[in-house]
Amino acid sequence: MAPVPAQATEITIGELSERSGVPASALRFYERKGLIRSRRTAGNQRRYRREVLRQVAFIRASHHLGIPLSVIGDALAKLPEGQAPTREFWARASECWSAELNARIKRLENMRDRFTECIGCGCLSFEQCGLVNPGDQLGGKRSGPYRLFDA
Amino acid sequence: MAPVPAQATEITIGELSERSGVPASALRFYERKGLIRSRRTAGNQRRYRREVLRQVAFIRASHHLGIPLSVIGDALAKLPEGQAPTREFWARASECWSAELNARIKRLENMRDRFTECIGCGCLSFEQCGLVNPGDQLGGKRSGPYRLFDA
DNA sequence: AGTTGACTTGAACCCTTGTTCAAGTTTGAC
DNA sequence: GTCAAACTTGAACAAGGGTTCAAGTCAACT
Repeated sequence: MAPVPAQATEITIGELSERSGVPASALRFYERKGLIRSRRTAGNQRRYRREVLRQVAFIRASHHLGIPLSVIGDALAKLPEGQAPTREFWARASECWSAELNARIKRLENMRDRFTECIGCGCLSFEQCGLVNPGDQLGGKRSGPYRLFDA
Repeated sequence: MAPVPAQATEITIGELSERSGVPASALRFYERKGLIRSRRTAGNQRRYRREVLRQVAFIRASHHLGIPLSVIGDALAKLPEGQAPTREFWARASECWSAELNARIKRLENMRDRFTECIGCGCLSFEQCGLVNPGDQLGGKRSGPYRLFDA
């Protein structure tokens, strides 16, 4: 039979994968990116503390919200060494994430409204239309804006 | 001096790039992807019709909304050969894009609400928390869910 | 005709979030 | 001690949306 440590306090990557539903490849990837950590056995295999299960849950939940792994990593880095996220931690992170979500929703609503306006005016000017050129990336040296439609 | 066709009805890639604020590399990329088209000179250089300026505006505006280039391409493919987008075209596309935006906004709002709930309950179960496991990807063979927090 | 800036190409590279593969090693139950 | 399952690694690939580079060609002005 295969090695299945019965009551160990540490878990293998296979067990973590099975319990979390996250493929082992993704777990290794998270580890490479510094999101989770493991101890190594004498034979160089990973052993995870049980807290990591909660960390992975946090990673997945945050990721499903569209938070980039790098940002999730920054948040997790603030945890004390190898600790599971406490309720306080979760609450603090949740504020950031909620703010993020709200900002994203607002941005989309803005764009939708601007878009609707643009349909009305039919401009799509490279210089003046915030939709075409949101960051004002154009220097603004050219003659005049022009219209999208001949009509 | 460099070649700058004074009053030509066709424009070079450099001119298109300058007028649109879109790097030439991106314009070539769009062309490879079939979003825009060009005639070639005897010397194999691109020459664009002026309509393409409006098409590029349309591409950028749509892209800033988060519409993938492939979808924008599908929309543009419905234009009659080398035509600039008409008001009708714009109106039709706008319906699609608006629907897209509204769907995205709703999805974000749903997630935000679920997230807020989750903060309240502190569960983050791999099996039951829609936030951790939105697609119900886990088979559901394991014992019980557990809590994220020790508290 | 010469100069020089603008143009051409394909290939390689960037980021993100992973998956898949091959080849070899460890672990643990029997 | 044996055996198979589980583990290890690095590299290559994916998609999306491009950028940058090298090496060479073209176009326009003088």
